[in-house]
Amino acid sequence: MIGLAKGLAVIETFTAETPRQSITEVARRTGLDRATARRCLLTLAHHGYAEYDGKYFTLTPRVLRLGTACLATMPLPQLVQPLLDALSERIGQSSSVSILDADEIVYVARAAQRKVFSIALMPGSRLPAYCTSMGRVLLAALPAQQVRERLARGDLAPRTPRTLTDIDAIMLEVDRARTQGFAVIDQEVECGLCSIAVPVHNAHGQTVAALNVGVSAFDMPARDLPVAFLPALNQLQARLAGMLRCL
Amino acid sequence: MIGLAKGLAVIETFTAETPRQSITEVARRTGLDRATARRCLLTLAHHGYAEYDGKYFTLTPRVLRLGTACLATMPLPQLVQPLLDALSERIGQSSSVSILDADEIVYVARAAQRKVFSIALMPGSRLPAYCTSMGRVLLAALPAQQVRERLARGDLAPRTPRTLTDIDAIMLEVDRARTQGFAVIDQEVECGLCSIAVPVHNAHGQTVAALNVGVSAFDMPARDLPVAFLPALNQLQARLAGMLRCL
DNA sequence: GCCATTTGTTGACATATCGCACGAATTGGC
DNA sequence: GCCAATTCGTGCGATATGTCAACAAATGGC
Repeated sequence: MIGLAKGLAVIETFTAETPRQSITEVARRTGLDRATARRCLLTLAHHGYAEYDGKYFTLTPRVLRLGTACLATMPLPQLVQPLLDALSERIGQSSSVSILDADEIVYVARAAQRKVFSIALMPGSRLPAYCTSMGRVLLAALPAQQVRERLARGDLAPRTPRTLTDIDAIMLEVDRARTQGFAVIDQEVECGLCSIAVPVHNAHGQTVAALNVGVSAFDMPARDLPVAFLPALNQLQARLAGMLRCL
Repeated sequence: MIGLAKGLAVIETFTAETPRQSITEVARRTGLDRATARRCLLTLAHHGYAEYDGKYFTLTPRVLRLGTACLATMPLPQLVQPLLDALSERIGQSSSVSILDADEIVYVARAAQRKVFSIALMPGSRLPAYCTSMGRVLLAALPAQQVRERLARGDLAPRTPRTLTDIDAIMLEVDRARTQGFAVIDQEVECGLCSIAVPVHNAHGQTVAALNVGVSAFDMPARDLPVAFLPALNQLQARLAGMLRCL
């Protein structure tokens, strides 16, 4: 079933920077032969996943079905959304739940209170794990060796002047998250944004997700986050652990 | 490239009702041979799109990449989100933007003010077109014959006691949306929810999306929606038309 | 306007896939 | 614990696909 893998690779070459691609572009990006890329694209178009104007291909909303099928598959979003809403309203700040995929975190639920992020975060959105509070908490659940591998795979481009880019420095923070049971980020992913995250465990004690609160750095310095929000986060963490028993 | 199409069909069989499926289940749903379904699933697992515990397959968050690649592809969400936020705050109600995919509308942006929906709507969420205000506005942009075809394809199961299920009755409402320039829904998609939608045009005058406001039926009867919200909707509609000139 | 370069398309051959059928393993009922 | 009924895994032949190369068309520089 080699065709399937190639087709998926073709779909993944369409990004915000390259929404419209020619056959040759896709071939270059995937490493496929031009003829093969062409067949992939024509198949996608024939089945309604892409459109072709004779020169460029574009993905259609139909592709969203593939992803949302997966989101709908997860019981986590529906379970946590109301709890997240309540938490967010009580503390007056945005909170989110995410899971780990390779070297990225994927938002599965979010309750936005204010717009501190310049980018719009929503379920399905991705951020690199190495510079986010939820990412560090999720990485902390893995064996150290695997964390290094994942970090080495993704690029550690600094997103702000404060972003840690040295693998050893990040490993230290991940270790700290493991021993402390939470992680704090001070404007590493975006200037003016601090956040604190805790892991969410299932019945077996495995970390399956992370839960965080993000605040504006102007409202509160990063060092004050634990005293301000850890109690609320731990409370929700415990409730979620109870609910995830059935999974 | 028939393998690609089959693989995509396999992915789409995973829904909220069937998050974990065996080989035979997938084969039944797709109409594929068990051996073929097995190869598809193993390929998906091998490339990180699925997981296999020896008995059941589950999709992984990696699949979300396929969909979000498409969402990121569209400039529309980023363009409209801030405008939607402003509108929503000004009128104190939830507003959304969606596009048409076959017989469904797909949310691409949303600014939630209150929780009137029992289901969580977010970018990527889908609702049937025939019983939503945005759906009727989007259908109104198509030739009548094509509308009938799309309606006939999807099932017109009533979602509330007030849902229109007769094709001719729905066609009448679609026609009305076309001549009026807007559509109003009175608790057809969910009890207690009314909404009003207008089309969003690009530079060529083509309808590319729909914009709506949803309110609780207890706050305001459906017949009052036009006077209350049409001015604000039309204003945003005009601004969007101007912004979409570059597309 | 011409030539060099890149891109899109088509045909042929080697190869991997599909669907079928069969045996092994699992499940479920009694 | 046994038997019936599914379900799972796997060869095999026919078929369709991927790759490669050559050709046609388009692009772009000068």
